[in-house]
Amino acid sequence: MPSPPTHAEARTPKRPVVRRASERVAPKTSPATPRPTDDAETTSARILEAAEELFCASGYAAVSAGDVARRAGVNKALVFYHFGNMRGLFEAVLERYYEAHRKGLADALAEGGDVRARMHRLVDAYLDFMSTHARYARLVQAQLSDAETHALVEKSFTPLYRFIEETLLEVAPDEGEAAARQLFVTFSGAVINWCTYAPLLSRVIGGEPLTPPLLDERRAHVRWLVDLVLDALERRAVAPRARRAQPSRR
Amino acid sequence: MPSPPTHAEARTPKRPVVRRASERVAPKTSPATPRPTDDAETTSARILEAAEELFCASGYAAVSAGDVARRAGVNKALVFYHFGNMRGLFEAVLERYYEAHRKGLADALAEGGDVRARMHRLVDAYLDFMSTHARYARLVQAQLSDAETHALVEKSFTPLYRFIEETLLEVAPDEGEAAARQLFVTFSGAVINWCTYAPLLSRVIGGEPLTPPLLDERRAHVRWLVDLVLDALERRAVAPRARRAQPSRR
DNA sequence: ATCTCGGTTGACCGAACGGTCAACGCGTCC
DNA sequence: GGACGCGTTGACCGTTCGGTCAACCGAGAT
Repeated sequence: MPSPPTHAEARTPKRPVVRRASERVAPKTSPATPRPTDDAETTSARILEAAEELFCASGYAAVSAGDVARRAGVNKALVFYHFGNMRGLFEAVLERYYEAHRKGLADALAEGGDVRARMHRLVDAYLDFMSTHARYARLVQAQLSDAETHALVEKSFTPLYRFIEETLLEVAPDEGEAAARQLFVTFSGAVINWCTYAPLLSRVIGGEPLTPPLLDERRAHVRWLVDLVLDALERRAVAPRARRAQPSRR
Repeated sequence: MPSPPTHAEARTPKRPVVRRASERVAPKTSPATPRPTDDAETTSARILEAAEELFCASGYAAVSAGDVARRAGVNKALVFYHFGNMRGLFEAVLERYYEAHRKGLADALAEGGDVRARMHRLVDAYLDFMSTHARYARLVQAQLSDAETHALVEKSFTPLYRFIEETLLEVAPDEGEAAARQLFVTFSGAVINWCTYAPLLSRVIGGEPLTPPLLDERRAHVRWLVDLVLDALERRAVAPRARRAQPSRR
């Protein structure tokens, strides 16, 4: 029995303990070039990168281990040696993006300033991340029906929600959680959908949503929307017009 | 060669020319006979329904023909007999939803009224449809990376976009298309994401987004957002207020 | 020099895949 | 009665799937 290294216990639990995937991204000369041995990039990083591209392009269920191995230029068995099974590989890809996501937003969430400045910084950083990682966003959306993926993705959304909740409670403390959760979905959707629906949008509206002219237009729009909402919340807070909740016509 | 009915020419191209799925009543002979062989539902309808459930639950690539046949309680070969191949089955499911989508919004798009009333009616109807067809919305989002699906889905979005474009140009004619396309994504995202992200949202916020208490809250929020935006647009179009008297739009 | 051990390989497995095929039951029309 | 054609069936095809296995390799440690 050859005893697969760390995956003996990785098969039953969930975390396959991905090897160091950092260092430099490396040139990645050509796909599927038969590298002599592991130089610069470690093998698992090559697999991870190939899997990332394929998952984002076609979705989890449509990618086979053979595809990943071919793209990475390694033997198929290595995929299972390093990541246990396909699910482990998928979660490793998600985990890697989670890290990029967290880092991309860390600054925007940490710095101070007044409510407006913080919100602007957040939507800016969020739009930056999503527009440069649109394929990842699409991958997550593609897994929205899969309950097993929710726990992984929840980690990315909760801090965002907490931030918006705290920030909005500051400017409109008597609105309660309702305004926070509603605006969280509205704002995050305003950013995310522009990026995930980009290939479809380009057919409906003219131009490419993820390239400068339209991307800047989107940024300006979301900022305008944030201002609009904050103005309304402040106005409502200053003039305590208690009854405003319109109880929907139906 | 037994010559599959209409799919002989469907093998080489891509569109499998789905059989008419709308003719539930007997074709032309024996109009009053209560379906001699197949009871109640015709076989292709059973397949279509099973496929719909499975596709929505797991995504296109994760569903096999055997799964569909087993769920529908029919022989696997019938899937290919009626729909040519898996892609044809998938497109038939999409087409069926497109019909429901179109019908669900037809009234809201057709009736008149002022801009505010029309927009309120639209977002109401859109939220109604999406909240009751959240799985379909998720299925479409899951196929967002697939270029071949875009053409099918585009049909649903374009009339919606045109409606918003026309309506907004009425209240803010000097904003151009920019405002229209930006607000189209913002509003549609505000409705769609609440429904597609529901399983994930229920983990971040408390409660179920698609059941009455929170769904009504969402409806009120989107209506509030529409009002906020329309107010801002009207305010911005102060100078050329000449066009006030209900210009005949259609 | 031998042993160990993590990384690597190609061959291999059973299952499941999408799709096909010949045959059949049965109602319809000549 | 007989030919016909549609819907249906179970067996079947070649391919690919996720995953396993024994063997192998080169570098350190002894």
